[in-house]
Amino acid sequence: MLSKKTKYGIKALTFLGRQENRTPVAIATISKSENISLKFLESILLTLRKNGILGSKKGKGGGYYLLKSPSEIPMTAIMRILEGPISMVPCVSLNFYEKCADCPDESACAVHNLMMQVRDNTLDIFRNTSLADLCNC
Amino acid sequence: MLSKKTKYGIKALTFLGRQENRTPVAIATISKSENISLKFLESILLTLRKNGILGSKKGKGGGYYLLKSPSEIPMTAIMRILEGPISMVPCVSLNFYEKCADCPDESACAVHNLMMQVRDNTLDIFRNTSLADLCNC
DNA sequence: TATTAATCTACTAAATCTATAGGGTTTATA
DNA sequence: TATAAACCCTATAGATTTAGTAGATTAATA
Repeated sequence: MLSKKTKYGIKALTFLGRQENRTPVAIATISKSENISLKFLESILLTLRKNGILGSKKGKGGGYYLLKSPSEIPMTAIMRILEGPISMVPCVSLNFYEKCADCPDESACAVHNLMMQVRDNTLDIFRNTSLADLCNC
Repeated sequence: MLSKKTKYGIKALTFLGRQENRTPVAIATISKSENISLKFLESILLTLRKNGILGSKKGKGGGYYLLKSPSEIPMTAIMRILEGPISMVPCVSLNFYEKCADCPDESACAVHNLMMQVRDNTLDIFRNTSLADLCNC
């Protein structure tokens, strides 16, 4: 299941992507428009900033803004920052790989092989979707 | 991320599916062979029994066995019993649907539409995979 | 320069979920 | 009747999620 963090993060990014210009938008503005708890959203936007997706401006008239155009931000990046691994098991993860403690032979593991398929399909969708696609819904 | 419950459950089912005859297999046997905590596995097999996947026999020589042939058990059933919804958000779930509290219009929600795609793809894989496919790895 | 409107930082906390562990009961078999 | 197995109930440590609280810092503006 997708965490609220990820869901809220995507909604906030979509909100920013729909903005005409790239002037800073206050957290409170997004929070009200998308029905997201202000302080929770604050921490989400902070991690998006620390991961190079958003820029921020402090002080009066400040806020958050996209650093790139929505079409240049793939969903793979957003998902990995907010939700973590795209795979359902660490042993098939590209970016967060971990060996299973209980599994002696990966290539003989039924779960491994099945989840590999799921990962490939999901990855394909996220790679071919950018923030721009989400903004046109 | 897939819970260990689901992972262990699938491994146990695969173990049972690879058995030649359908005589009961003791929990301890599966537990040792697949490196799964005995008591945890116990509760997992119990829910699989209560959901019509497994049968059990009590007493000496007892254990668990598949109620149907592996080819008749689709991964959709197994996943829904062990992991719950296949969708990443309740608002695109077929079997566990729930409306989002924060979202006024589903068809206009970027998250909704993206996750619909992911669900369709994942569902397609699970529908076309049975336990029998996992047993031949 | 004082005020105000923002982000930023750190701490706390409730609630839920996860992955077990323990122990007692019931049932079938040898 | 002894044994081996599922069954059932309870508890729990730890992690994660989803926030809330309090204040510090920064920048624009009147």
